[in-house]
Amino acid sequence: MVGLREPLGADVVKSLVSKLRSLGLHGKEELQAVLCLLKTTRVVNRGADIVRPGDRQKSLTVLLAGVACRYRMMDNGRRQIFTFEYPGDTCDYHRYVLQQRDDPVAAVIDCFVGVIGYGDLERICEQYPQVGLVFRRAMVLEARIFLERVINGAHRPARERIANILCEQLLRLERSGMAGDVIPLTQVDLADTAGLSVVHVNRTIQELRELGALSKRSHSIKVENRHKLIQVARFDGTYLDVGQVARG
Amino acid sequence: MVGLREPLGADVVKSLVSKLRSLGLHGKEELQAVLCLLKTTRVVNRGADIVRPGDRQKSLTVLLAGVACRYRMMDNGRRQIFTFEYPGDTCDYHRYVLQQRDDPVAAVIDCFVGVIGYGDLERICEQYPQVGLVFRRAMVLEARIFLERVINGAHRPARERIANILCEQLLRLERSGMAGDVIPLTQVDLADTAGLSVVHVNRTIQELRELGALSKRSHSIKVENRHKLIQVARFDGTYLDVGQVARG
DNA sequence: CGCCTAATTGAATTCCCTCAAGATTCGTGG
DNA sequence: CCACGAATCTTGAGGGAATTCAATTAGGCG
Repeated sequence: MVGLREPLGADVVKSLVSKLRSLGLHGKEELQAVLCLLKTTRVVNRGADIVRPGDRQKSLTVLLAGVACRYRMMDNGRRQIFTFEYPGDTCDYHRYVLQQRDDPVAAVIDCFVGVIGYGDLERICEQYPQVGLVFRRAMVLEARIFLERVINGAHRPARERIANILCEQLLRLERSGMAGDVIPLTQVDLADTAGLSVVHVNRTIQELRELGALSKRSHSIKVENRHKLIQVARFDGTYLDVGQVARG
Repeated sequence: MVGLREPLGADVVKSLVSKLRSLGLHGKEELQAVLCLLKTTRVVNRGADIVRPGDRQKSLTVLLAGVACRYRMMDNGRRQIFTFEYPGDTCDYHRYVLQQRDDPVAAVIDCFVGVIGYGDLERICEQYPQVGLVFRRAMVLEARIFLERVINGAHRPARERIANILCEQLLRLERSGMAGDVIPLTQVDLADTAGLSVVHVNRTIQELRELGALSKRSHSIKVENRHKLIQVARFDGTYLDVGQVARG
């Protein structure tokens, strides 16, 4: 992980800026204001929790580098992953809105996170209403991803389901500025997201490799033929688009 | 449907007031202000769409009586229901936030809806920040329901799954002021929510009847033993709670 | 070089689906 | 008030997709 040493370096906040821009925050003044509030930054190692479900919290957590996942441990010991988070995404806006216990977020690979105090956030939203709007938009986009997960679980066969998840992650990786065709998830992560057994995920991955969608090189999920993957998934990524951001 | 004739009668807005209160809007002035903005009200018959996914919209739709569902038609002809809506719930806040095509909402039973113009809404949120906060809280609560649906689809067997959905609806029915132990959904509705075939839903319902959770009386889903149903579902309804509403 | 995690393979089983037909209830109009 | 049609619900049988259990192989890191 290069560049994680210097907190608030230009390369680190770049993802956040790009995310805010895509959500319709264009004013340099507003952008600068948000960045200035980004306080204590820290590294979270793969596997560790970035935010824990505890009740009291005084600041919003923002992912600046890496990949994280919002998940829940079921009482049968299984883990359900709801969504992945990429640089620029907030990890716990829900808890900010509804001061209450919420699901934990864990680092899927080594992560770098920043923090914005609730007080600062309130003040900036008051001063620049556009900022609050941007967070609301991000929340709607997240909700849409949840809906996609519902559809996935309900009526798509395993191959399409896995392919869909991979398509989404590929797109979001790219948009967050993490170029590359390797999706940094384990088959266990995928199984916990798709609600399938690891065994079946493995077989499905092999099918996708046979179809030429994924690289045959084992021990990593590498997209070989992006178009093929989208086709197998019957993927329509419009739910990830912000569209015309005029007002709200 | 009694009382649907007189628009904005006290009994009709009662559900909305109770919902707003539960979300932390206590000031009489704010409450009154919201109610005053409730404009054209209308009846939507069972089966008809309350909001269509079209792009342009100038007002927020609020359900005042009845039960509705947010759904999507899949290209294989199947319908996926994401969530049900009860009196006091807004139908299309997502579209207000992110000016973009969104999923339709249909009346599950005869409904009565009201409308608040976007302009009015903006003004009132500016004047009373607490009002905007309340809508954000409602959105977080809705997102939690989506997550519950993801979990349902992923790793719960049919009986638990159906029972869970029924528990949620029972609780929300009660909280919206619609007393009674009959859940006004067809088995088709349930199948479209749970992502199961109608046939299997039917068999599962019969299991729940055998277990004493549901009334044996056919052609309606009537809760016979609430405790038993919760037990079978292993239902934990805390995701529907607002909790301490102090700030946000 | 060895340990630990992740990936892979096989076999038996279970849950749920599809297809197909029949029964019940309800609304509607004669 | 009854008859009819349309939903909705119910029941049976056979098949397929994904699960569980169990064991093996491969890579990455110290």
